[in-house]
Amino acid sequence: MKIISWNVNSVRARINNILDYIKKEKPDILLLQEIKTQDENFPYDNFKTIGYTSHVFGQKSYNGVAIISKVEVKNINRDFIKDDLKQSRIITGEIQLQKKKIELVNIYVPNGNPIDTAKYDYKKNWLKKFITNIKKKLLKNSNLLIAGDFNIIPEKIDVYDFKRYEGDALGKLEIRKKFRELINLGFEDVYRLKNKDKQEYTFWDYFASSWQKNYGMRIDHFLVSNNLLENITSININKKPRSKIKPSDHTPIELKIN
DNA sequence: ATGGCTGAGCTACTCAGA
Repeated sequence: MKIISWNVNSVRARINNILDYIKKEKPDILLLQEIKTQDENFPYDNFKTIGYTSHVFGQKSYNGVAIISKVEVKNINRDFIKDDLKQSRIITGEIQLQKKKIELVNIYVPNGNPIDTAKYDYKKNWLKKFITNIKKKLLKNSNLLIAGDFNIIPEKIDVYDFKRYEGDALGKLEIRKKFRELINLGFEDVYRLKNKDKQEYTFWDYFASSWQKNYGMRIDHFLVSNNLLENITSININKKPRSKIKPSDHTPIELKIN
């Protein structure tokens, strides 16, 4: 089974790029973040035409996540954490993989910049609540797959110039510790597990020729619970979509699980 | 490099992103 996570930075502005990508990569499940639209304007029909069902948790203008799937996804939940600002940032659902019932958790973590504002506190509190609820969920189901845009640079190797980001909401130690805390509940950062010393990114800014200069960062992740590790066959960051016309500033990360 | 570039909502300009 192929599961892909992609922050598309507007599903409507990106629809042709996304459809081309699906036709080429044929994911079973596509987890989208930053769809930037409310449910009623989501392009359900475009996905339906090529055989996919859309489960959407939208929001006008900002945020928004969705699960696009060829396989059955049960028990869709849009209330995984209590979000004080009522932002649409998590959608979860269950899939069946042989004997295992897997809980998929698709997230778009708040950015948190600038750090001396309420936005940073919102990110910290959001992550705190998220970790608490993941801990609870693990007690009920040991097969958890968390994917999405974490807005966290886990380690120095995960950004082109760490010094520029160690005071930033994406690279601050306090935030990176939250990522470690999550891992320590019993997860693996699959990309880093399979690529010990490789320096690859999932995001490049639109400005200052960041893409051309490879000034990027790895902030989109797949975390799998230890119980699912034996099922993972590969993980790949696919840079091609970032080089297209009208690209998202993020590129997809592709996981194979059997 | 606290800038510059893109999208949404709206239809001039702000907000948000990372």
